[in-house]
Amino acid sequence: MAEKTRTPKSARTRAALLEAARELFAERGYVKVTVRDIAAKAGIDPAMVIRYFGSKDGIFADAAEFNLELPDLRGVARNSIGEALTRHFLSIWDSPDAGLPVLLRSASTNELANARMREIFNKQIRTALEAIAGPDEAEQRAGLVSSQLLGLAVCRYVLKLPPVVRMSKEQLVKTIGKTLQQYITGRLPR
Amino acid sequence: MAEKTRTPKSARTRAALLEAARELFAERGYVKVTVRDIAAKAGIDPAMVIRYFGSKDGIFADAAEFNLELPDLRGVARNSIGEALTRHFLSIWDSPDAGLPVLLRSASTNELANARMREIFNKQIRTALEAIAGPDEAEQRAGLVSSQLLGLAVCRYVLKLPPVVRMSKEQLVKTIGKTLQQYITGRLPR
DNA sequence: CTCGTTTATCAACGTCCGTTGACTTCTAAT
DNA sequence: ATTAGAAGTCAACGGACGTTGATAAACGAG
Repeated sequence: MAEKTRTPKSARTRAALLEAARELFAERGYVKVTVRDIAAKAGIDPAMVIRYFGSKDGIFADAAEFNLELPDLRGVARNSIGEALTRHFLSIWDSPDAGLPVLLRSASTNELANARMREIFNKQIRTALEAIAGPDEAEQRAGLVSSQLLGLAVCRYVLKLPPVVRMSKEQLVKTIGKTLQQYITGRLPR
Repeated sequence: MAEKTRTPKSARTRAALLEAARELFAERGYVKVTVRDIAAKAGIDPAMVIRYFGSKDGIFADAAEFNLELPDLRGVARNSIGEALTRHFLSIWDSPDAGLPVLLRSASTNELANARMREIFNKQIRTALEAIAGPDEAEQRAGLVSSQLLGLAVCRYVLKLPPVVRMSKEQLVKTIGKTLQQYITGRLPR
């Protein structure tokens, strides 16, 4: 026990609040979670949420922050990019404190969540695809890829459609991956 | 001017409230619309909402009611089922008083919306697919179809991703239709 | 121990919302 | 014209929520 806790007490309660917030936001979405809920789950006074994060929007912004570490697609064999992307997102969505699940639940009611979601699925994926497709085509391909990835997320994590929940990760990687592959390297309609 | 208005006055205000409710719920979602908003938009007293629909949940239930008239897929050439389905849903989503847009916006925060959505995309689509696929396979295929259709809807109507919004209906029918076709008649992974 | 600073507690304010009930106005049949 | 019932108006209640400020407790440096 060389060192116990060098962190100031405040940092620990701040972290506890943030963790509670992430879990609640991820499972109920922005509007159905109250500041009092977060504080109660963390065993802390609701006023602390305001003290440390300024407002409910403030703690949501922090809870929804994260780095979408998109793999560098140039390091992946051209014909397995679709599967790689699918596997990557399924992994992210299964980790409950990743921020992306938080956004997913709140994108339809919270402006910030909506904006960040659009940023990810319009800019980040597009940038990643530009490494292997023409810049003009990249955006449209990114849109198609987004539609399938987001639909998978909605069905599996929000709506919890039985057949989509039941399918294994590898089944999904194969099936959805094949679709993404088509969207990324296949022909586009005029 | 043979007949002016045979409908009782009550039916007209009821209809006005319902129309206002549908528009508001479709564009903001359940939680961001208040009973007072609906009444104001219809130029009617908020108390009338309770009088005619019982509660906010009551008017939402009515606003979100609709018949998903799935086309009989047996009447469609086997290799153009995917395109037919895509075209059908795009048409439904573009009509603002269809109920389905209402559900789409509220599925993440309202229990009833969530349940109806699951009903449509798990039961109705599955039933339609059973006409052309084995009953055991039909459910899984319906899940995959749902994931792509819902993702398209989220990107185009909720998130409004530029490339997905920009694509024409026929472009989408071709591209997304091809994916659905694969999910309906293609091979499934083990 | 003392004292200034950080951290936490508590009660309350102001607002917004769904819902209610008392009351007025309108309508139509006798 | 009278009157019963339907339709609409209005103010208010009760509760939940985000947020605040005053106050107390815990802590660390001197």
